[in-house]
Amino acid sequence: MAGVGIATVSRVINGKPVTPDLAERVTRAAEQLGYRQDLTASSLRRADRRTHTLGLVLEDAANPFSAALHRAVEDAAAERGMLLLAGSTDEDPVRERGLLKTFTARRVDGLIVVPTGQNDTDLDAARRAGTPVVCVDRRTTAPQVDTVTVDNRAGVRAAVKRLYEAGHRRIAFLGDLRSIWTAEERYAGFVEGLASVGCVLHPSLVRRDLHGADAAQEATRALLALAHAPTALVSGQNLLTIGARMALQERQLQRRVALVGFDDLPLADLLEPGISVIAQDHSAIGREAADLLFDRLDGEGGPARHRVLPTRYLARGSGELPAPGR
Amino acid sequence: MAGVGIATVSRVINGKPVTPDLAERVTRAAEQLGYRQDLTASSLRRADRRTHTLGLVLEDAANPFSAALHRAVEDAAAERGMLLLAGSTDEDPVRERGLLKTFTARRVDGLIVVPTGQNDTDLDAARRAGTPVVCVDRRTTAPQVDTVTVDNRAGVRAAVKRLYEAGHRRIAFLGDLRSIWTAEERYAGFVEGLASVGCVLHPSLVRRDLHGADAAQEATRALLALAHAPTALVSGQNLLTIGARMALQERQLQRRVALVGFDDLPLADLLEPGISVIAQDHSAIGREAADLLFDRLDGEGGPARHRVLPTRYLARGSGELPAPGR
DNA sequence: TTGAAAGCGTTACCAC
DNA sequence: GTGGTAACGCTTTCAA
Repeated sequence: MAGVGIATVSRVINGKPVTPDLAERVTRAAEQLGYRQDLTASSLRRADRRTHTLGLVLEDAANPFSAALHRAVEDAAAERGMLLLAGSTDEDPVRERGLLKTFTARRVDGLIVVPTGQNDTDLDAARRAGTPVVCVDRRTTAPQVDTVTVDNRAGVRAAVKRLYEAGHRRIAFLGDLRSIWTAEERYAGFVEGLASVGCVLHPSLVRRDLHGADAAQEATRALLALAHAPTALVSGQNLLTIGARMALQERQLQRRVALVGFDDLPLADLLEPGISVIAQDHSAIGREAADLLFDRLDGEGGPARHRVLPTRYLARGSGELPAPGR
Repeated sequence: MAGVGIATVSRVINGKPVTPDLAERVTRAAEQLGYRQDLTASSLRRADRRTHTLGLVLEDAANPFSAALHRAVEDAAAERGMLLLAGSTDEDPVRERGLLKTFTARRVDGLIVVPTGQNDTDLDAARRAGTPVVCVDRRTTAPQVDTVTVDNRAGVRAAVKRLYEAGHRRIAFLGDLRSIWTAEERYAGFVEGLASVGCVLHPSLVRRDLHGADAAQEATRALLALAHAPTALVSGQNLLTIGARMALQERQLQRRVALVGFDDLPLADLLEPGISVIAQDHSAIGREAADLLFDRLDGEGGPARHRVLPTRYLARGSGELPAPGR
């Protein structure tokens, strides 16, 4: 319709140098025909075969942590003109494998994954097939895969120490599924923290493999019903913290039993007392993951890099409650 | 490598009837070569040209409402083997236009959009170009675009009535950007609610065009400093509710000034008093939007359909505080 | 600077 | 049932 070769159209669309007159004619024709470039066909033929798409594998898109991560990665991706394909695993390795499979089948340029931890071979397979992979929030055994995590152990260790110094001797721990790397790390930090101050670890005060607020609420109820109930609670995850607080509040114990949670919650500072947390910088985590991935896309070929970001303790009251009789 | 024609390979990959012996050879070769189907090339050649991808345009992926919507749509999409491409507009029509453009350029099969409201022509353009569009949370003037919204007016009206019946006569309203459809609707509900009980609308108690918690906090401070301060607050959005509550709490007024917020918040029931809200069912909204879209993908060609879902009032205390002197 | 033609990985069609 | 071949919409190469 513009009376030019198809190659010239391609040049105009891609902003390559073309005689103004021809360019004008092409633009006009495109407008008139309602022409829209087909990016999928484009990337199929392009030399670099880039789709300008990133795959993001989350635990659950509805979870505040995942949501914040999603946004941070999205912003970093947007700066490079890339888009995000996202999906949730619900900690199910089967779903994770499925997502990994369709993402790579769609030829995403790279993957940012919160791994379930039971699928490391698939992560490795994706990388070997040419799709760089960055793991976020959790380490992985897959070789040559970059990771971004926070210093879970140090965060929990410090919190335990604070509780001990406030007089607590019976400190309980609520942990997520043991298959989750962070759950293990945070528990390890709990154990290390107790050891470092010479405090006894009461096995009856450790409740792990809890998933979701309801499980934590029930576990906390059981803890509070013990003959020697804990005077302080350390919760290893977002939703567990909510469940623990619910159990405390239904017994009006939120001002008597200390609580420290891992990962911040919206509104946590408006509760009375506010929930003290070991906070992580979601934006920084997402940004760092994206940067590591972009490095790989830019040709960086070295060994796996592991970034460990610090946590920050936010004292809001619940973690500063003294042990009774002190 | 399998010693068969390329067409047979295609048949095996797509699970079409093939002599078992040949299929076996193809499968083996594919395994050995690490072959992975290229879905982008596949959809380019396929008769229906489907990419099995949906575009999701959100206000902000980090926002709890968006996150819940994302997950609900994802689940519905997964049932049909579809994946989600998601992006945030931050209420910026320029970003919305950009997202719409790249999504359609990538040939998504359909779009689910929380429209900024300043870009309806682009929504219409996408639809005319053959990409069905469903708007969520907000109505749009774009023709032939299905919508899923909640009955914002009825929700706010009922809440205002309750406050009036609890003795409140000076009821304030905090509203989001007026460009946002829901902000207008909720304000309209506020006005209607006051009118229905014959209560005076004090213009000084109306603060609109507030965006984000900080703006709401500041506005609430100003309201509380008035000579005739409000005895009750109605907040028209998530983050505004948080800001309002922060302002109340910094003056220790959370038990004296009533507060009702639109849209639920995690932890809202653990505050003291709990925040009463006009809740919407995020999952139902997302599911409904996806279903409308799938209908269109299945060939439904009728006029625009507008689903309106009900809201639910959750009494938690803050909205049940009586007016002083009552 | 331009256009013709090849080809990206796949599926659809049509003979065998 | 199978294989050769054309074609999807595009970019790249190469000769003009």
